[in-house]
Amino acid sequence: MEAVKPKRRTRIQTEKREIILEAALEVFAQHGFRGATIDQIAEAAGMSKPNLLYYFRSKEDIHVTLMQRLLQTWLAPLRELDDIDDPITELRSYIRRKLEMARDYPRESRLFANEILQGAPRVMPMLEGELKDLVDEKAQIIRGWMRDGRIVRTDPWHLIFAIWATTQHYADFDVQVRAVLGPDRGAEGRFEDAARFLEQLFIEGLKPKG
Amino acid sequence: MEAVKPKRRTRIQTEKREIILEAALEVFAQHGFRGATIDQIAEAAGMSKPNLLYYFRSKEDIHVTLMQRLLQTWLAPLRELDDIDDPITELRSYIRRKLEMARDYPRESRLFANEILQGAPRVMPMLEGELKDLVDEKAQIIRGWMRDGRIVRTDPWHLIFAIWATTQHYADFDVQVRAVLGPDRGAEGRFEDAARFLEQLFIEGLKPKG
DNA sequence: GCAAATTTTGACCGATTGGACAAACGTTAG
DNA sequence: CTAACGTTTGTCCAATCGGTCAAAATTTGC
Repeated sequence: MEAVKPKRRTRIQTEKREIILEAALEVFAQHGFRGATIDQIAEAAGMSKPNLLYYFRSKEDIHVTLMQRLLQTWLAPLRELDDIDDPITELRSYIRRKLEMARDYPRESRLFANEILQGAPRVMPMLEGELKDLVDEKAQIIRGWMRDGRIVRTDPWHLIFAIWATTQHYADFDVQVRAVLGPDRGAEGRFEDAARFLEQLFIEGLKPKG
Repeated sequence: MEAVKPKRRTRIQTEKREIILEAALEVFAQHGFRGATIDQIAEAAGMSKPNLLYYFRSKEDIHVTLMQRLLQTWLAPLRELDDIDDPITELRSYIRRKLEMARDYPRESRLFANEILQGAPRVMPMLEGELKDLVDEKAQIIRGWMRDGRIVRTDPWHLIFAIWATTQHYADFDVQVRAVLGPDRGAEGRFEDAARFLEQLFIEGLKPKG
């Protein structure tokens, strides 16, 4: 294992890199990697293009840095799923955490969705490595619950996919959800309704019969 | 209501436009609107760029034409949902049709996802009009079933969102699904498993108690 | 306070982009 | 056969793209 370069950073470097990443998140999430331009990111970050390129060597460099951080944030809720509480409580709070992430970090969700849609050209190794390992591990826990009859038997992997799909839908397809539901109910109301619905769908459906 | 221009088309025009749309679907679905270039589409369609621009005035023109068709295909499964068969049968076949579309038309699904992710700049009116009207109509049918106690009470709109999200997930996030499940099971197996899982999740969960 | 190091900028570059255009090439009806 | 119309192509263009560079401005260490 090679040690990563020391990368000593001045105070200004640390701050400006942060500002750039925040701006890039906004722009990448809205336009995708190819659709975003360095000029847009620079403007959103309040600096000139050459100035931005002083802090990141290239557009790709920004994107890679962003995706690395993002994946850690993204996997956090699933990492917390363990065998401590009872299955229903564990799954309920996993779904809630995931939905809260979709509500509070929609740009991160869209950035990730964009990357996967394009075929994950920059994160495929992480999907096949870190992500797969984590999902397999958690699927085994869920499978254990099923074997013990504590929740109904079903496919744990597809259960996880379904939780991802339904929760992230509220971030990725937000404009569609808003268009269909109309302006009657604000963002808070939508998420309350979604939380109630998803809890019923997954939790009631998973409780063991009788 | 203005009548649309006659648009007389020769045999060659009809054929070539079809070839271009097929090629554009492939390219747009993989790279998004901004990421796709006219040259790429022209090459995929087996013709020169100026030749392509003889059949479509601009890149946007191609995209708009594609999205209009797409939306009709996309809404078809939901249109078929009606009050003829019993609720469980109706919903089961809606879910199956939707999942089959994700399997058989993944490019269309990704193209649509791309458009929504970018904020639906080109189809927003259709979402707020045609789509909303259709969903509202079908939600009323589902609500009727709930009132009659034929399926459990829940939010019909969010139920429809959940069906969209879970089925389209297998098209839009295909590379992630494949990365996590590994190569053990081929595409057919994955979709069989998904179909079984989704049926259990939605149908068992919706059957009236007792 | 000053020299060294860091940060910022304007000007610039080659490549790619969407699109225009006129000339050349095909096709077809009379 | 040929004139009219439909199709195809090579060439070109202005705009935009990611990125470079040297010089100017600023901050920092002493």
